[in-house]
Amino acid sequence: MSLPRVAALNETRDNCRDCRLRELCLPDSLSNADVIKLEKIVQRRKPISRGDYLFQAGHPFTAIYAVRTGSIKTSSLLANGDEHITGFHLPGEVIGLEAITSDRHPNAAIAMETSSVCEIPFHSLEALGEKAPGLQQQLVRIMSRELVTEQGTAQLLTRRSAEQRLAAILLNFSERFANRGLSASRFRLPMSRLDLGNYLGLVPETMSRTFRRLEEQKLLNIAGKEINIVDKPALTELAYGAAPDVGSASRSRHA
Amino acid sequence: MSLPRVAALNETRDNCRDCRLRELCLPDSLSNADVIKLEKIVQRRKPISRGDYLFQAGHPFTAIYAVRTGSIKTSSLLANGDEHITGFHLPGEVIGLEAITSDRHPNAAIAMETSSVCEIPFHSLEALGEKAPGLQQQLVRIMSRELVTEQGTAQLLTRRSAEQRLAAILLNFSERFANRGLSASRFRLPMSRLDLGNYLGLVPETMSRTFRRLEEQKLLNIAGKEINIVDKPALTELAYGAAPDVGSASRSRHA
DNA sequence: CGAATCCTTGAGTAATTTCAAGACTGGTGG
DNA sequence: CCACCAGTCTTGAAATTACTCAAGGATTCG
Repeated sequence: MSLPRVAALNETRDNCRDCRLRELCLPDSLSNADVIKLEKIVQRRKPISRGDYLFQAGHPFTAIYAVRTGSIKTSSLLANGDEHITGFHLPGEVIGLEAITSDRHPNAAIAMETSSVCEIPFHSLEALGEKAPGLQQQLVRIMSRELVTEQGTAQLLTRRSAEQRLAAILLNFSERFANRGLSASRFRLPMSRLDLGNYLGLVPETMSRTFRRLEEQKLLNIAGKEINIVDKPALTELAYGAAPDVGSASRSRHA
Repeated sequence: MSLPRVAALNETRDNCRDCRLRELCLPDSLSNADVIKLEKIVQRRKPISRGDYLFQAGHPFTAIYAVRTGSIKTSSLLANGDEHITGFHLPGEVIGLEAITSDRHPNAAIAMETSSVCEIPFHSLEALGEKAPGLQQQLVRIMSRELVTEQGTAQLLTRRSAEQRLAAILLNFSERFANRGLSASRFRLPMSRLDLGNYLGLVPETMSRTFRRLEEQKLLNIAGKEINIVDKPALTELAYGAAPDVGSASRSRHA
């Protein structure tokens, strides 16, 4: 049921030029000539299954990855042994950029469902960048975007109630799914509530209660991992709004 | 010993080659030839006073900045009108990278004390990068480091008590001051408790009480903005909460 | 010196976590 | 095909933490 146009995400090709994700991914705004150069170093890896590691924390850094299908979570191990999920990554998004500075991956990357990725060996990318400045500049732009995203995450976690955090992340997924040709209002969350709570800084019990409250307020319908956003304006108001009074139309911040 | 080499931070020069901050800043690990090229586009701006804007949110993005002396905070305006402080920046650190992707500054940058910066026009930097790949690569490395920092911030804010957050940020400043040739144990925080609390997601009252608790536990001495870290092992233990047995940690009083 | 801002302290409140237990789910092997 | 298992999710009640509100004291800066 639900899930219109799921096929879109599978319509990737073996080259970047014709890839559905091109505009979302590294090739965005590259010249055709540069895209062709990039293609030559990109490697397709065989799909990985749910729970498999794309790379582990502490492993040597050799490549960045673009998600092609499925979804990937990244997480770091805290000193006390806990795991902290640093992000959820959908097709077109680039993973591993935080490892460039240290030559080792600070985070692990784990498939949340069967997923495939494009592997971009970093040495090759840097070498290529010397001859194709547009490529290097695009990498910088992608990283800048990533920085904005991370700052958004930090804001999400700062002095916001459980309801606000959940509302904000659901709207965030809504927008990201919409950018990928899927429905903005009905979608399936790829992660468990445990993981989502971990990311949002909330325990599972709170997640459960908060989902229920949003449903009671008629902002959402929930069926397992299937989410149906019923009242987007009100959800937006809750997530980012000032006073608890509802009503005002959409507003779009955050990425 | 107390406050060794305070002078270090003032010993910047009008070129990057001889700048004390070189290793912390954009020129780090650049070839001398590249540093000389970089110098040609770097502009020194006259010092700005406490409270002055280096740039405001929404302003067009034209340059990135390296802090030379003093300290700068960056903050973004939330939809509800609140301000959220996204970071505090010390000499050698680069500001404005999150604006590259959007051509506008998402954040404002405000001097926390009289400060001076080096301005690096971004168009010039990109143009130069086409001829000096090492420079472009260094920019990527700096941005990767920034990504790691941001992820650390997100972790700081996730499911950590007020004491843990404060302990962690104090240790963070301690390390950054030490990297700049200052004392790791005694330093002066450049920001108000209000701002620090804003960054940590805590109200001023909680900041005040938490500072006092750390002092009562004999981890710190506080005199206004002057901080003296008395028991670094215990503070570290508190901040990163290792499992009871793993590692050493001198002692742990704490109920 | 005075105004403004910042900081502190106390008491009460609201939110989320913790603890405990049971229900549901998806995948596996018999 | 079913039963079972482990992990996930839900629910309730109690405990804890940080927040709000209120007010007084301390600093800073012009």
